[in-house]
Amino acid sequence: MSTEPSTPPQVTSADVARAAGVSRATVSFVLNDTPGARVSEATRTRVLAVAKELGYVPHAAARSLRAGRSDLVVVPVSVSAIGRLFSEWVDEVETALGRRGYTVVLHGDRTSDPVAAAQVWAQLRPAAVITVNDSRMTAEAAKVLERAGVRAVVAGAAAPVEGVFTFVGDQSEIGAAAVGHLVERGRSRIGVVMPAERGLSAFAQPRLVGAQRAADEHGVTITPLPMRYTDDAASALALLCRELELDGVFGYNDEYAALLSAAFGDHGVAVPQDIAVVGADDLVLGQVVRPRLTSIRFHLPSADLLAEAVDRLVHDGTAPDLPRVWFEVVARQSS
Amino acid sequence: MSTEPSTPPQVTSADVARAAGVSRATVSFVLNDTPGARVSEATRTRVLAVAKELGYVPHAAARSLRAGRSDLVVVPVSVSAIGRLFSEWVDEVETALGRRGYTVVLHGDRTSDPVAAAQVWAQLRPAAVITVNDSRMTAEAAKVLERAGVRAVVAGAAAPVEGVFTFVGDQSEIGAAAVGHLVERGRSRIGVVMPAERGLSAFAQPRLVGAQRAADEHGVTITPLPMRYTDDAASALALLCRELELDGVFGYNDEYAALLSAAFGDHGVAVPQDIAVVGADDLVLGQVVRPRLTSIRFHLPSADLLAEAVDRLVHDGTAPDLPRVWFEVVARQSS
DNA sequence: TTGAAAGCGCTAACAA
DNA sequence: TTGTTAGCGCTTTCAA
Repeated sequence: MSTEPSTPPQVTSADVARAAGVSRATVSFVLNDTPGARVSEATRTRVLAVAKELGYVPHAAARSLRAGRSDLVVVPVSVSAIGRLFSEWVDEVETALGRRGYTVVLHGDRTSDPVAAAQVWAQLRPAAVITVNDSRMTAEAAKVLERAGVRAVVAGAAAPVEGVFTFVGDQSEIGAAAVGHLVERGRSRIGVVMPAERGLSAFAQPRLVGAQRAADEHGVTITPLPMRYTDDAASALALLCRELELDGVFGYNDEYAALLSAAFGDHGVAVPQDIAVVGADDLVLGQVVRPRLTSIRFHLPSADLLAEAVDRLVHDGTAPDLPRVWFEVVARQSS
Repeated sequence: MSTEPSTPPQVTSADVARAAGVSRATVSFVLNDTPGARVSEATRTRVLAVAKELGYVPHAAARSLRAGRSDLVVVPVSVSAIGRLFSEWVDEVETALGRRGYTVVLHGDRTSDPVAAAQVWAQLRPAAVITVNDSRMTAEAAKVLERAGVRAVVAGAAAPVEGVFTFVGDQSEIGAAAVGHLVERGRSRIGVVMPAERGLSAFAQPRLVGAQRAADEHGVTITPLPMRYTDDAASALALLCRELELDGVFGYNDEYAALLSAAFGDHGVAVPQDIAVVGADDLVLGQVVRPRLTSIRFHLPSADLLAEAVDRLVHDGTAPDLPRVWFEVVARQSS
């Protein structure tokens, strides 16, 4: 004998129809406010009342299976791996799409292979998929999604991807901007922090590439500095920087930069005199620490603009380009 | 004429069956590794090959509609409103449930009414819903979910909720612990920061309640201090604290506490001599700032334990209790 | 070892 | 103005 607990009886639209003494079609018309459906006011109120009384909640899967369209938007993102700046933006995107009738869900993004990841998202048959990590969306992954009926395949990426509505923002420009700024401040032996934490290399790698590019241009040297996000790791790295006689460091982002900067202070290395420190993401944290942190701020397309684009893609299959992500050095005390 | 773009032809299991020269049933058997299904090795490999060649991806909604069960787990959480500690835990829970075959999605939690929110989650007909914010899950909301066939209704809350598998953790204990600690340090005029940011009051309110409770016990005074998470707001609040002659402040969490602590420094108010500061969540940030921040650390049930409980609830309808969330004062330099 | 067929909850023609 | 009905893509029983 099976020990499976019996599923409690679920309320379906048929139950509502029966209780209200109408057909299921009528229930559907009322509940969806189907345009061009002529239902008498009396019937409408009765159906609504019965649905409420029975605690009826529509079955999204059944609905979209039949209707052939879905209001689901999948945003693959690892919640702990994005900074405050990104997470606030994601929140706003969620709100903006919600206003347009979409159901946004975030889906942890830890499959390393883009195609395998796309297959997982495709199973949900969403109307749209929006990736924000660079190189998560490849042309091949997009094809998988398209074949699964995903109308809007949207990605933030360093360069346009075939078959993908891309909003371009090149993370390597962050590294380049940071190094450019350090050079301006007269620094020539520059370290670049590489976070050891899972999921962050997707952001860190291009930043390093950009830093290297700028360094080559200006004839200065770059030293990659692996670091975990702990007090001890920062302390050890601070000593290493002194040993290597670095005079500037790009800290990957504000969190890592602040941690490292504090460690410099503990070891009597003066910031910015002995070594200049630059972060990125322009978090409030940068203004919490002393010296206040120089940072690279970036400007993403507005959430509303993005939501509008998604909506257009879903309905018309096309949308006007989104503005390019741009970066700006916010100079403070640490450099 | 409609301008709706035609949906591209989707690959279904019927296509795979046709191309492989077998029935849809056989395809289903192969793809699901149905126990007790006897499919010849030759057929199996052929079906697998064809599925791969056609880029077939199963339709999760259709599957769960027919099967009557879902592998979806909905975790309602506003991604920007949770601290690093919580988001890492959520990440781990996601991984642990993923290992057990569940598909976890995070769903932004901005509907204020618990029942209305539950109705939205119920539409997805998930196997489980896990809330982490106190008082997001009421008995009534749980009933909505149960009626929708949700097998595991799990919530972190200050007290057990009827019909809900609750793991108990009372946020008010954080406020109480902070105030208790400040009293120990000889403080009697205590401020409690109340973050003005959207979505945070769910956490802040109980912390204030606990602070008040402890204050009453010890015969000290509490002053609620509304504050936005900006440099300017912190600066203004620091001045206000001096004016009110407060000698201790509980900063809601480490982020707010650190920001305020830095503002004290700017205005020549010595921490902890003039005013002691206590944060919460024990973020790395607390060790980034100087003086290092005293904090309240909390210990959530392990992600794996929670995942196991969810799995048991889904299958057996019951699971052993989870350990209570507990809190601990981590004394550092700021108090 | 495989195929035929019923039906999960819902929408949308089409009929009445 | 409302009801009947045919599926959407899939799983699973039963029969072959």
